[in-house]
Amino acid sequence: MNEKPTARAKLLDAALQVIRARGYSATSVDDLCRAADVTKGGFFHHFKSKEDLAIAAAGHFSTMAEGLFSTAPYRALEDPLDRLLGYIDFRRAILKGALPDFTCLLGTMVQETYDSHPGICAACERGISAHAATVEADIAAAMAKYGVSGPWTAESLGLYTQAVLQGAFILAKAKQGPAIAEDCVDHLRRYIKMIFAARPLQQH
Amino acid sequence: MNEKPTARAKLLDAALQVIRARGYSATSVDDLCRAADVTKGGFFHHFKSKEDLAIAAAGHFSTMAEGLFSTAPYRALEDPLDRLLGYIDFRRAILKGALPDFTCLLGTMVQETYDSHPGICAACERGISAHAATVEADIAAAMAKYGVSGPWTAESLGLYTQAVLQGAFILAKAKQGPAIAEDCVDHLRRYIKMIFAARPLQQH
DNA sequence: TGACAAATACCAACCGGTTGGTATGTTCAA
DNA sequence: TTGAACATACCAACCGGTTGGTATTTGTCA
Repeated sequence: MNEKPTARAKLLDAALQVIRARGYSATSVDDLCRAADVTKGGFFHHFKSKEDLAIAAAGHFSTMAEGLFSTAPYRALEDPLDRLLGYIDFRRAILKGALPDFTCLLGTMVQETYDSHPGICAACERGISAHAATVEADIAAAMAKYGVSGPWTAESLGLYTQAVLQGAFILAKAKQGPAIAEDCVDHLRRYIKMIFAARPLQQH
Repeated sequence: MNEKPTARAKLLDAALQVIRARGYSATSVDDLCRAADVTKGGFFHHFKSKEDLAIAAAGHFSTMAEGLFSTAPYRALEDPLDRLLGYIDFRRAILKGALPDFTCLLGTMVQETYDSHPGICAACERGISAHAATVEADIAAAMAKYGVSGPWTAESLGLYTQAVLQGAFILAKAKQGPAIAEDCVDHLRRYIKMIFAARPLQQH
């Protein structure tokens, strides 16, 4: 393992912060180099282009997120519905600090790149879907355990949780604070509780 | 009234399309001029800066949206809950065509500008909140009519509908199609139906 | 109504600074 | 001695914005 951070790691860490604050297009390679205290030569030694850095940053963000959620306390709960609600509560609890600290790099980048940078868009899609899949697993287990079903799938509900969070981030940015995002997560939690409180074959 | 479109109107219309596709930062003034078939001199005659154009475009987008929703058929329904569900159905129905045609300019721009362009951010916030307020009015009326209340407000539910839509757009961009957005709107509709089914005084 | 000045709308060429990217070293551990 | 990890200097294209100008519309008053 490396003791002191390499230029590559410093650039990836800086990218998470700077791109989440300013966006992909508005972040120049020089901005990144300045934030990471790396020269331009160092940048293009590790990444063949700015787009390449963005794709690597998306992967880095997903890896960090996986580490954060896989070791969170709620993961140890036995009941899958408890884990699902624990996930929601955890997402709400980490809405702290400045906006670039808790918003999602993937949702930020995909808005700017979906029509012009297929590689970045695909990397964002992979990260979002992979994370949604971990939520989907608990949803599917909870549906099986409590005999809940409806005209929706575990997959679509897992993705819905991510949509609510991404939308909550947008509103938090517009309103310059996390308060509205907390309200959104509360609505999401209420929906999930209602869905799993309903008996099978009740809804349409 | 003007027969042929003025340069200002052509630039605002072009801005809606181009910025929704490429984002604010990645859209150059030359891009806008090319798309609107206007010269750069014309651009800076009508707008004192690129930021000024973005603020005007946010207002233009809001005006267009207000026109679209205020004349939609569901607006004529008498029951406020029918109007609320009609709104949701309408939002689902207009998820057609290419992504830049149905996604939200305000949500796109606020992500890129919340930390660097206060004027654009504020314009986006105004547009989103103004639209949410029209939804909130029907929510409040439906709550009163059906005696529904809870640990949430009509305002927070109105904003939640917008968060779900904004998040649905992000997922649609990541997955390059509107299908997932339709699923998200379905979940939102189910939530609202469940909330208002909790205590029905009268129903049809 | 018509003459005419002022205001508005629009344009091509241009400007200094910044952009993503490259060419050519230098450092240092194996 | 080699090659990966950096650094310095540089570039052509592009960026937002300005310039000095012309065409068109509009307001005013004899």
